[in-house]
Amino acid sequence: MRQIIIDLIKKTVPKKIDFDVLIPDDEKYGHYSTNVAFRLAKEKKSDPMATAEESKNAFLKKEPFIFEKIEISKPGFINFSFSLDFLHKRLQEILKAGNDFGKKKLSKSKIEKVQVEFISANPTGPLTLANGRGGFFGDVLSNVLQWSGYEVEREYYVNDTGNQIITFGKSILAAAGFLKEEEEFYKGDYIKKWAEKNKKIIEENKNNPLKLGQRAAEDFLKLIKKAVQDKARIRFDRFTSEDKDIHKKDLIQKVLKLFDKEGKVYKKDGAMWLKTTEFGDDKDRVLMTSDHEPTYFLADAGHYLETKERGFDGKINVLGPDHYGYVKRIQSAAKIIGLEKSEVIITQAIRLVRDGKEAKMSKRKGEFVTFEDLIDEVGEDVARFFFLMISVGTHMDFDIGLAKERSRKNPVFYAQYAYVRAKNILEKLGKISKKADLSILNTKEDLNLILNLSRFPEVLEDTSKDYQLHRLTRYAQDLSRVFHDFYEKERVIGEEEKIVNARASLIKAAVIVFQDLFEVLGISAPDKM
RNA sequence: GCCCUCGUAGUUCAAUGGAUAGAACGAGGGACUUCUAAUCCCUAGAUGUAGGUUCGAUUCCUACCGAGGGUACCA
Repeated sequence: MRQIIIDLIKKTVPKKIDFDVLIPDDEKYGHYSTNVAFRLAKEKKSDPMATAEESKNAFLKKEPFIFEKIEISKPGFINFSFSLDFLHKRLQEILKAGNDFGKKKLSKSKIEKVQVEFISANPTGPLTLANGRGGFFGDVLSNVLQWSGYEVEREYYVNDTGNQIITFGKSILAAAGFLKEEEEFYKGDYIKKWAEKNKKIIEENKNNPLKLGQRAAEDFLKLIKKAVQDKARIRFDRFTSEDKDIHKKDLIQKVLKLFDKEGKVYKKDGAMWLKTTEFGDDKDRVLMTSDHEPTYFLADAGHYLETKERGFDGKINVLGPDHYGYVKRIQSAAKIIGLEKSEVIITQAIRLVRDGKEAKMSKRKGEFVTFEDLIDEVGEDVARFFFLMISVGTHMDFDIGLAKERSRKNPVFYAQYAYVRAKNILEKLGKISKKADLSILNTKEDLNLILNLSRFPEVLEDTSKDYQLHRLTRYAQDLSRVFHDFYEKERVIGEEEKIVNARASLIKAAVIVFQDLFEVLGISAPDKM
């Protein structure tokens, strides 16, 4: 829809002119609006209003039929309003496409393989709220990319070896009384509980904290999988093991060799370094310590090489805020490896607030509300919507009491209720005539609903480009508002037959879009509430 | 110290450099004999501070103030 206007403008202005087409705040400014006249006027050093007038005439000459009107408003905007006929055709398209509406189909040669890595929390305890934020984000981003024609793999990278796991093993030994507690050890009830249940395993491995840590990590990974897949309905295609898939498949040596061949490696103070400063990092980074141990960074580079070798064109890595300092170096590695389109998304921190006061969260100290707790408290749909409503770049204050209180009056129910209302009408009507005359849909509410339903593919497309997933939840709220408004003002059942038929088609289209939207967001589409 | 992110109604959040800064919750007032009132309608209420860039700034630049994070041969 918007694309039609963009194409029209592109046909009439010089190529280098940059412009925007957006939806105006006020309906008096039409369905879409462009600022192209400002840009043209600057180029030609003329008056924006006069330029707008010229452009308007050029547009009308090229496309005399699809617009009801094109208007100029100060200080130089050009506002487009579609014709009734055009809107009715759009409605027809939704009905024709059915639940494929919004799905982009690309020819085989154009399909790109993208891996989305997210959560990837160490299996050393339950998931935090921040993990949940990244989890929902990665899940829905993957959906959006799939709808936009990408081939997507959803990956959870499991750090199941190295210092972190050794510390974890030691923490368990400390909890069982074999070692003295230390500052960096993991604490918390979940460690103690595991230690109590697994006394025999601890006894057997008391001199091998790595093995013990790995053994416990297996158990915690199972719990994580359960929480993520069953409770949160976050889907993964692959759980990649750092130990089995990277270390034991010699990817460490392989990536080291590749870095060396590219001339990016040097030795200093007995350690091996990668020249990440060539890619804008503050300092070069260690790949292999002077004790000949590979760093976590080197293992990660090996992981990126694995992804590249498995045929991916791109990778999107969703990380928590404690990884800020990590972005430059991993992007450096991606560049050397040749993994094009490598992107790192940092989700901002969540501050847990309780009764208006900040509550510190720490996994190591065992003081936190887990992701699972939250889902148990407010439900999966609410938790999901709640996180997705907010840009990942924003620091988020999370008050669990408030979340619980508001879960009964939550925007997700607002959207689901709109869907229920639509379904209910269709159910009451029974069979729907396919030969409805859509041209009689001409009230403000009819047209506004058609307009907003038609926007769905644009919302998806924009989101697949800039990853601003909260656009989807905003759209869900906007669309629901428009539907509720329609429902309040226009009736279906009891009207004369041709109105019933036309409105039933419109509602059918609404049901389609709501179903599509809920599927992308991963929330349920209830028949009754 | 240096680097990054963030600062918007009472609260939680929106606004690819655009028009009168939008919602939701909370507050106040109204609307059900109707396809589900988990809804709709009305009212009050905000860009941290000081400059700069331009037709136009919440958005870009500089300084300051405040919050969080990073700054290891840890992960």
